[in-house]
Amino acid sequence: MTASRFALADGNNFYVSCERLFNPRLEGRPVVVLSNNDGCVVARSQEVKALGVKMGTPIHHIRALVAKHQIAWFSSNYALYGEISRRMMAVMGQFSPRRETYSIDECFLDLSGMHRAPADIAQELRRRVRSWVGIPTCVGIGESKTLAKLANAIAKKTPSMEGVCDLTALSATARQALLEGRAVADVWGIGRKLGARLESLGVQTADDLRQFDLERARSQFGIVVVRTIEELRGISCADLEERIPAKKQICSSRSFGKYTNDIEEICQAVTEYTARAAEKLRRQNGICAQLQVGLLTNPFKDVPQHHPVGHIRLSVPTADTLRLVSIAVRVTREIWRPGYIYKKAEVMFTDINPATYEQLRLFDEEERRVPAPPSEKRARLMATLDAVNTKWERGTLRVASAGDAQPWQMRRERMTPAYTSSWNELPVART
DNA sequence: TCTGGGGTCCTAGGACCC
DNA sequence: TCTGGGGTCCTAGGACCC
Repeated sequence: MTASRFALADGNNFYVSCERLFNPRLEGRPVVVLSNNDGCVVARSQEVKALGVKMGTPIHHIRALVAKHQIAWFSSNYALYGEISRRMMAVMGQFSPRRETYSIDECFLDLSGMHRAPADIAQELRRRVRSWVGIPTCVGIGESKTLAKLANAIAKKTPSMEGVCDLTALSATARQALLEGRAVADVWGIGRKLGARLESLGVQTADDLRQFDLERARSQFGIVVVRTIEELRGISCADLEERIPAKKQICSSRSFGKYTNDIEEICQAVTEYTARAAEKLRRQNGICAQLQVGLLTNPFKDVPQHHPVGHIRLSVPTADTLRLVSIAVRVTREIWRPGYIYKKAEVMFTDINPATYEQLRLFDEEERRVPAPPSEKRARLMATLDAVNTKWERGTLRVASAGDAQPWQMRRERMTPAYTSSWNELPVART
């Protein structure tokens, strides 16, 4: 058996790099991409990081900086980032028979037992993604996923490494020196709270954590931290997850572009969010048995707060948009109260099972009372709805109660075109 | 004026059972 | 009068991730 070699490959400043791909004038300029509703900074170019802007900063906190340094800002364009991500993953997957897509811009690769040195493979991966897709990347390599993540962060911070850090190729001392250079909170799985608690015990760096006593970690922090320590020691505790597991809960929630108390507007928004969640549910061929709706006021404001949540168990699990919408709207009317300004609604489906589950139960004596599943006709309607919205654009076919004016729609003041996923928005060379 | 969205896993505690 | 202990299941809440 050969030692395990995990690589973590990811796009640098991914959303910003996607925007630059279609607008090369942004190269070398400070650029940020904002969250939904143009709220927080979710991607920063190198120039912006150098200005000290932190991830998640509300854009209205840094208006002056934006003006002073002429920071270019964009609304997030997920259709574009999703498509570029698919291309990037396809190319990265060419370098190993085993790949796990970890997030929109990251994947783990299994480089165990390869003929060539992992660092050479990684460099070729970087060249190919850069040239075929146009996105700059970095790669970290280690005996565990946690070490691969850490190596990737080191590669990003150390220009002399040219985008690749292979911890497995280093001597024990060189490796230790690198781990000593990383704060404990930078370790995958150690967040703000755990980081602070560890630091109060004198555990400052990734290497301190690596040397932390396992028994003590078990009793004071629990199994998660124990596994992280093992992984830092090069013992892999988490293998690749090559196939995407079915979701156990599906949520669609969004802040309104314009805060509102109008129950009709709120019901429109809930209708739309429910339809979105139902699409996701059908995509994994699931049905849900519980639905939850929540409304939220703005916690940042000194106004009367209200956060009602209502849930309903469905007597017959379903993925039918029309049924789910009517239930969700009913719940919304029940939990809504006058006198509060709501900023956000969320719709959540839980108790999700494969659609076949429902049919199987029909053969179970105990469950005889379960009514027949929705008609074949209704299922075909849903399939048609999904097909139309896939072929043309999301929202081509909608539930009428989602309304027309939709003043609650999120703000996206500066969204670039769907260059790669809409025929009408393909970039065309001028002649 | 303006503060994202969508997930997972673990743990503790209560209910319940034998 | 004395009033165990272990197992399972569920839920809420916390912590983490990108």
